[in-house]
Amino acid sequence: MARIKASITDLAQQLGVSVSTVSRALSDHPGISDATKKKVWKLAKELHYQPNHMAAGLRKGRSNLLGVLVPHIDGHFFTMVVKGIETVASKAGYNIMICQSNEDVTHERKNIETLLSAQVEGILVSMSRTTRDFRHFEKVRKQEIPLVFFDRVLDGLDVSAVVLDDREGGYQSTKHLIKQGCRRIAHFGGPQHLNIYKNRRQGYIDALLEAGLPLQEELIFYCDMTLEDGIRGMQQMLDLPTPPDAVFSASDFSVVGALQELKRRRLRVPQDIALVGFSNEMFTSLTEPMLTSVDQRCEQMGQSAVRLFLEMREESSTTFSPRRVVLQPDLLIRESSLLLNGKQ
Amino acid sequence: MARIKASITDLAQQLGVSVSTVSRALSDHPGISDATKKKVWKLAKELHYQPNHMAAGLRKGRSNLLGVLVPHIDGHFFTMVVKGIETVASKAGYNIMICQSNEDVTHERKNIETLLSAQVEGILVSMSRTTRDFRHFEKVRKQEIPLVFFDRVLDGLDVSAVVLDDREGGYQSTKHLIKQGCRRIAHFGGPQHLNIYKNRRQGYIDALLEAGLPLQEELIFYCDMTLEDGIRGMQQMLDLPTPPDAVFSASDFSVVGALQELKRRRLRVPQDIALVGFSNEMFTSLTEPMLTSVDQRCEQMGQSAVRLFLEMREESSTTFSPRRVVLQPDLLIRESSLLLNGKQ
DNA sequence: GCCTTTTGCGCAGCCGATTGCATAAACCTT
DNA sequence: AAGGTTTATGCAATCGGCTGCGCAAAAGGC
Repeated sequence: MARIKASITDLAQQLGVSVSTVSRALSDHPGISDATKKKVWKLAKELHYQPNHMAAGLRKGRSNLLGVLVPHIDGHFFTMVVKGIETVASKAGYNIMICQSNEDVTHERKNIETLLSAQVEGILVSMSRTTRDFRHFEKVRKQEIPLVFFDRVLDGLDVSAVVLDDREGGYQSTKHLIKQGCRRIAHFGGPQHLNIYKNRRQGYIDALLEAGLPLQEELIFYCDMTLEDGIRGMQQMLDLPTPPDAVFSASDFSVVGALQELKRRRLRVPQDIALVGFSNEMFTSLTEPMLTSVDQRCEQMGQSAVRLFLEMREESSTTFSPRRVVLQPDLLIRESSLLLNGKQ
Repeated sequence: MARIKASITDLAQQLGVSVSTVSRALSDHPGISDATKKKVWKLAKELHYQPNHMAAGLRKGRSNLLGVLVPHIDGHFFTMVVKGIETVASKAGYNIMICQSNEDVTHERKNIETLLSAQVEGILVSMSRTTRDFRHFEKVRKQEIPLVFFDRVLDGLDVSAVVLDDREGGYQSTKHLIKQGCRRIAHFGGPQHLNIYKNRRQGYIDALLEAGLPLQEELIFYCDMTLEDGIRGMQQMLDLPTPPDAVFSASDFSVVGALQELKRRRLRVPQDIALVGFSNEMFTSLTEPMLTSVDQRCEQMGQSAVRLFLEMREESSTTFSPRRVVLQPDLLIRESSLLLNGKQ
């Protein structure tokens, strides 16, 4: 009643013992008698005592905070990753602090500052689309705070990261289309400075070459992977002298755009043009036809990222060498690419 | 080099001034000479000085932390709300800490504890589906920490909240169907102890009665609003002696289920059965036909929740009387319910 | 019954930043 | 030149909890 929040000092005063005794009693220290402990616990409950994490953290030099920095949290992918992160982190006793960069480096830099001053013990980050240098991350390293990238990583950077084998995803998707009999396969690709889009494209190329098919630049459309981009890309492809017979898009959003454009022109999917997307967004199994897509193991990615952080925390930062976890993609074949009646 | 992280004390020592001077210089206090300030700022930059929020927070009795507790963060709705929260909160200088209750009271209770000991300055919460009492929230109130509910609120509780006018959403949806000529309108409803589902159902009833249509219990299907539930609900309705000519579902997921079942039976939407969902999920404009749905103003809901928190923070908790913000829904009419060619 | 060991608890400093008050130097004022 | 201001800085307490060390009382040993 006297105070809104009871502190350890209040408990000590009311019980006529020292604060150290209360502190130790609360943490079940062996050097405190059971009788005293019970007294303390009882009063703590009565006063609704709430330990002050900031005070404890200050003293112990810990915060139990894990920073998460993502481009945005709408959409399926990052949401699920964050879910995975939250689950594992909270089991390990960590709270997570989430920031969105909104795909903007400036924002990203500010967010890093924020996380650092909040004394997070580690940072899990997926870079914004506009990030092209690493300077703001150097600061994190200098303070020896574990830094784990996931999904989007700057190329050639010696950092710990959890990524999908995007090349394999692109490879499998394209190979699958080839097996279905497609011979002129187009590709909708994203910004190539991002590892994910570069690798998906690489997988596409590898599969083509392996099958002895020509790599034609006119069949590759680069964009920002929105639904509208997909429409534009499809229009561009259909206006070619010889349109493609399939599209492998590095994103589900643009493949939906493609689908809409195809429907508008009364072309059939997959008979006229087969489609494969990437990310296994919720809606891929709701369109008509349902869209073949590559599952990115989002939740697992989040979980792995936290585990990697936990490992780094254990080892002294000097002995720790950056580690990379590569998750295998999962091609989910649905109607939009199924031309034969056999199973793939 | 000496220390990983430079503290205010390190700065003071290296400059040969006192810590208070450094502290004041850093916060641009008027009583410090420009020369000193510049020296301090310069060294701070060199040493990559990072203010310790925990220490400052401890001293000032503030944390700049805002707790957010949601049932889950997958799915469109909560994600967008969180996005709205993050945007406004970070503008007001707050960081957000997110917890998921996973639709489980026990988890929810633990999360509340966590948030409280992290010293959050306020809590924004949307209750889990299994929450039926209020005890764990009482503790938050006792500590005079602003508590704002959003979307899901326990009925009859005198708390601040931001909600959608769900009744109005249900009413408009149903009225729209009636205008389209539907006369036997079914309803898929969720757990009735949750305000949102109860109100959507009430709107449905109000619209029926207003139009002089009978309220028939056989046309109401209660479930957990999953896609599978929607399939089951639709089956049940179609097996009635006289099936309905429309369905108003309190969730987009179950309406998609209904759509799938209708397609399986080769029934036409909206000609045979018109459909209206709720939430304006991303996928509603990707199905075929596109689904009419009610937009919940998710992002605005998050923003309003933060604003309400900010107001509460200003007023002393004794003078503050719980306030309620009611957002108006937005019926988005798409193909699945458009029977006339006129505009609604 | 004296000495040693164990048990239980308190003292006091500390984590890093903030802030009211005191102090010293410099600057005016008349 | 003495007194009054202004300006710039330092001292020290404080927030709440943690912890090494010390001390006293109780328990055990012979």
